[in-house]
Amino acid sequence: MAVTDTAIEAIKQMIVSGELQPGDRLPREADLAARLGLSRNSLREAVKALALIRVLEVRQGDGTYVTSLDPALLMETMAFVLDLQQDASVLEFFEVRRILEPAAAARAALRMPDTEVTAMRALLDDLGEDPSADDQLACDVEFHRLLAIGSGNRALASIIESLRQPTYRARIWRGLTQTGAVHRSLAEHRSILDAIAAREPEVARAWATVHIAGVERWLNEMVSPEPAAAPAVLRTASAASPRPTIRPIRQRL
Amino acid sequence: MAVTDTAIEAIKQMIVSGELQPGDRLPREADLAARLGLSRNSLREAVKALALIRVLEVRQGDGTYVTSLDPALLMETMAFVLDLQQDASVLEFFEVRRILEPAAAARAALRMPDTEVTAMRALLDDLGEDPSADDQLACDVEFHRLLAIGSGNRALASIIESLRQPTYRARIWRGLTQTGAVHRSLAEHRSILDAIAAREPEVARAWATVHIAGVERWLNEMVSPEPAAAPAVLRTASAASPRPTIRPIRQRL
DNA sequence: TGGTCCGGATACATCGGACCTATCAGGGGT
DNA sequence: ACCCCTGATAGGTCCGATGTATCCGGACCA
Repeated sequence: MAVTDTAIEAIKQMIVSGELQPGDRLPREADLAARLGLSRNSLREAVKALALIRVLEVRQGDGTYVTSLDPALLMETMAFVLDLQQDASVLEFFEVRRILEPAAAARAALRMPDTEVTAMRALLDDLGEDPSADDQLACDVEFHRLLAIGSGNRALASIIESLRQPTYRARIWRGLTQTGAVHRSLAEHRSILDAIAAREPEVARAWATVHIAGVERWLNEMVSPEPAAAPAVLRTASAASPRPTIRPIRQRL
Repeated sequence: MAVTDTAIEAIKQMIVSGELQPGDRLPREADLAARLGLSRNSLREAVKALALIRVLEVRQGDGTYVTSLDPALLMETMAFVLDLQQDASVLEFFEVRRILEPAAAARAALRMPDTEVTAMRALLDDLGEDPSADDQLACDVEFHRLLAIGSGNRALASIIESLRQPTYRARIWRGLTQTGAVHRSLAEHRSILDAIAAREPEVARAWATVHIAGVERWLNEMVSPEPAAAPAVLRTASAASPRPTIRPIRQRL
């Protein structure tokens, strides 16, 4: 393995092993380079790479720190990747969301504490009658975030959060072009929450599916604007089906 | 913005604008550094960062290339990030797998080409009567890989692949301690494949759920070895709910 | 003719050191 | 008690040199 890659792995292990905790400061570049047995230049390449994916944060004149490692931070990496994705692949991300979010909603119906349910209700109520586009978006993001966390599964929550990032832009788009969608989306949020409050996992799952599928359908029509012969949910399948030979997943590191 | 960050953004824009297409080769480091007006060292930091997230691929003695930018490739970054999620226990990862793999199996029943089904059948048949532990494991990994790809959704497939990494060790464990599990696992693989061949998505989904839940149940008993009062699928929910108890099994490799 | 081997050209890999710049902690003046 | 200046410190950038993997074309041989 290359020296720089070794350094990346070494720093990663220092974090995983607990030697470096979130917020901790790394040894200065010169010292860490000496400890790892490589030059400062090579170490800097490793640090830069880890900084790009928000694992490290460098502050000139101060030092290099481990970030909070919060999923919200790490998912920013996905935003970077988003810019490089074609429209067609966005549909694939959406389909995964259509799998995960209903599952999260169903679990939230079983596991979310009553206090959290109340908090989510307040979130929706606070939005008022005629919210601005920004408020609407902020509320939507927060609603889905709380819903994901409410599943009681942090891994599930952070994956959903990561996937929301790539579809973020599409949602903004949607809010601007489809005015009616604003109210419908809000109503669907309430329906999901009602089902959770009633501890009805299957109802929550169904409403979540409807909610995601609505956005997905709209996006689908944007990408391939021919008249729909089949429901959007099915058309996604056929769109992904021909599937130009999957490239082998390359070696990591 | 720092010089290196400028370089990252510049390269990204070269890709977004189409100047650099997937598979294209970048100018040599010295030339690109001159063109961007920075030193080779700084450029190398930028290239290293983009290589870590699988946007670029560097080949010593050859050159630096833009990757396929395939969603599956880009999502590998998630596996890296997932390793750093120390709070999430293995059980939580397993639960996500229990959501995704059945969904992938159901989609494979609808979308996987007959030729692929045949290939998977051959994979299982080639294993013979009394396979070694290594062969068993290799077959298991490959089966799930093909199943995920068979879903026709590259993003879904790569997320499943990412999730398998953290649970890899657990599977080895299982193979060594539970001899009976080997044959049962193989039989379940056949059942899943039969359902796909019959184009029965719900049956495929059910068998995949059973398959994952089996491993999950075993793992669950390893962690909290009290006698089971409820089915494993339900106990997982309650076990994950209080949620601090389980010591996360960190570290891959 | 076809295949093999070898060396030069090329491009990335790594290093050590020099110098610039941002930040922070103290000391001293008001 | 407050503000400003300054030195120590840590990252930011650059240069030049050398190591190493890869590719390619020509010499060589069956």
